[in-house]
Amino acid sequence: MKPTIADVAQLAGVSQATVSRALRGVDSVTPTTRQKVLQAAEQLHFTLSKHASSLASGKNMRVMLLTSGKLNQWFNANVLQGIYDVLNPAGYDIAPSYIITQQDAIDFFRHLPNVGNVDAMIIASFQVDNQMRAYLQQTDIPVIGVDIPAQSYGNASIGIDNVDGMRKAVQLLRSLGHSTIGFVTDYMPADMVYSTVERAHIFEQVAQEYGLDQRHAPIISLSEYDHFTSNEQIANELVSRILGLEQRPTALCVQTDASAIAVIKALRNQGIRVPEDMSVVGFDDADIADIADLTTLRQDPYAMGVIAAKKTLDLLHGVELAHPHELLPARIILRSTTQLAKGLA
Amino acid sequence: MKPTIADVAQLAGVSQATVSRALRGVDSVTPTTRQKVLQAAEQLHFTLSKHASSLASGKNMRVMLLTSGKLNQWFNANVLQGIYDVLNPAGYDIAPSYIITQQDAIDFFRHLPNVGNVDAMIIASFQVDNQMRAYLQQTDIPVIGVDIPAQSYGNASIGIDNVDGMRKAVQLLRSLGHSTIGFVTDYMPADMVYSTVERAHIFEQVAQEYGLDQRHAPIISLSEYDHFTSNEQIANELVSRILGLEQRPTALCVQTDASAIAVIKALRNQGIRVPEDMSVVGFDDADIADIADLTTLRQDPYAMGVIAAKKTLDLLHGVELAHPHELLPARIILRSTTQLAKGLA
DNA sequence: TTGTATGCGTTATCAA
DNA sequence: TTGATAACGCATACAA
Repeated sequence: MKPTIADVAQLAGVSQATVSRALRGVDSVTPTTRQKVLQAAEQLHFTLSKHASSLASGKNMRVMLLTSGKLNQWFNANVLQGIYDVLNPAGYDIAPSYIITQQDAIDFFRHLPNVGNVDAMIIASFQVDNQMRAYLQQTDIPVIGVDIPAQSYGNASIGIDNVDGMRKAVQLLRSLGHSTIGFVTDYMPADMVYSTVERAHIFEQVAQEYGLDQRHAPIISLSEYDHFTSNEQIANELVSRILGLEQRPTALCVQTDASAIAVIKALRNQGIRVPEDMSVVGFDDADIADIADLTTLRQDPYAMGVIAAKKTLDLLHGVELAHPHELLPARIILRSTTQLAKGLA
Repeated sequence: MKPTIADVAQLAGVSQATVSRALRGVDSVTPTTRQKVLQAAEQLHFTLSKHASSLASGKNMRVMLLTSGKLNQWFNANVLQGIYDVLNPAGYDIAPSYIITQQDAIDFFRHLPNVGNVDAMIIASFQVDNQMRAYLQQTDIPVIGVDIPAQSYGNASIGIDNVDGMRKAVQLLRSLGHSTIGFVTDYMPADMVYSTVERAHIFEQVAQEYGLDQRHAPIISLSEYDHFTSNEQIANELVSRILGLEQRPTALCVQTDASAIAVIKALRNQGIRVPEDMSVVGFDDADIADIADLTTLRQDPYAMGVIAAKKTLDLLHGVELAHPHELLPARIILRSTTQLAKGLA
């Protein structure tokens, strides 16, 4: 049978309350009694029951991480790691959870599983719509956003400055002499909740700033009705659309590194050299970007996780956040998939 | 204030016990009363408190995942995802945790954090030594291993057949005409607990089987005393040792994909072409292997996570496992870093 | 500083 | 099938 606090109390010759105090290190306990208790606990291999503690104290000592997209994705796994590294030392458990479609989200929030069993909720990479916002606002625990487009949402948030990042990307390509720049979107079902879809809108806006009209800043995407079996097929289809444009771009911004790499491969298969004939920049700087030697906009999901967790801790401890909503600057990583536009070399 | 089961009972006009029964779906409850309860619960946005449930029932409904190495690593993140996908629908939470060094492990098991607060423990990629084994055996909850070399450990385990895999790798290279094959180890501090270190031993054994003496099957590794600041430096150092061998290998097995890719880069920097002058095979088939077009031995950590979780569930439900310890067959993925030995083309 | 006693929200035992 | 009621293991007023 697992020992309880009562067993320790008996062995140490003190009351249960004293054991509780000694073990948690709060409240004042005489060094000698503390020692007795600690010894007794050690001897019995005793550990406090989190469930009982939580029930008694009203604190769950758990925070939920809700990601859009699976936990094994580069971004999410790194956010998790960052959160873990600051929350675990503080005594908090992490309850990871994920959602993919809008329907998932609705089901999730309708049943509010766990909510009520966690002290805070960190949500990552969501495209928060009004319905979700409404649900989220119902809950009385702190909600911290990571990479949430509508940065104004929730009690706190951390993201990267996507607009600034996009400006850097477009500016780079412009200064390399590219006058027609395409934006290639990921293929994703209509009801996805990923926040990366925001990037296409931002591109449109930034392209305008840089004097590119719609014809010189085409957006290449797949209709949601199309169905493809492989990433390769998707990339091939995208490339065929790019090649079909009357005003063919000489540079491409691609929504994610993974897509960018697939597109580059498809491009090369058609004899379009990268970067000689076409410059390509990706987004994220995941591991694969380094391997593929891809110019990209760096995101640091681990750092975001760390910051989000720190904000969470502050919120939980009731400290006022000086800057609840923060944006990390974007950084462009120059590698070998971008080059001066043809004729300018 | 959060509603309790009592509030629901009052609203539904039944007793707390009935609410509890109706909500959990166990025990027999009249359809009509169940409806009343469900409606009342919905109306109040009521959710059972996991902590209270656990305390009363003695079941934690939580399983711990303990990985060696961070949670954002390809292997671990995929195991987590696999575990989540089967345990979450079954109503279990996952408590992820990780350990890097032997010291971490000792600290962890000494204080048994969480153990006693989880119903089972899944440990991944560990090099389980006697000390750890002793600690592990003390605990009375099921322990399920994922990719644990000493497959005989624990209540159940799932891994890949590393010996079979190594045979496939060596056989491939042998049949391509390579008569000197090196094994390149990862650089890792002496007190790491990763299970991949086992691979070097297996290579030695398999090389012998294929008639390669020590001179024709050199193991290239860095001493634990060396310190390097970057993976690039490590790869360069390894390559310099390879080139310094009297009997230079024409093929290499590298402990992990990441190392293999770094080594290939370092090799190419020295004018050694891959695969023309040197064939290279990696281990894992992580995302990066595909990008780098690396021949490698595939591991499927997601599948392992799924299987481990299913075994966990069985164990938790008290069902006897027909085959507690399973080994998945290894599969070699042929890509473009291997080729016929020179002169045989 | 320490001990006593109550309550946290649920499950489970026992009657009804 | 349903309703009381006693645990479950701990934290925390309150008293001493």
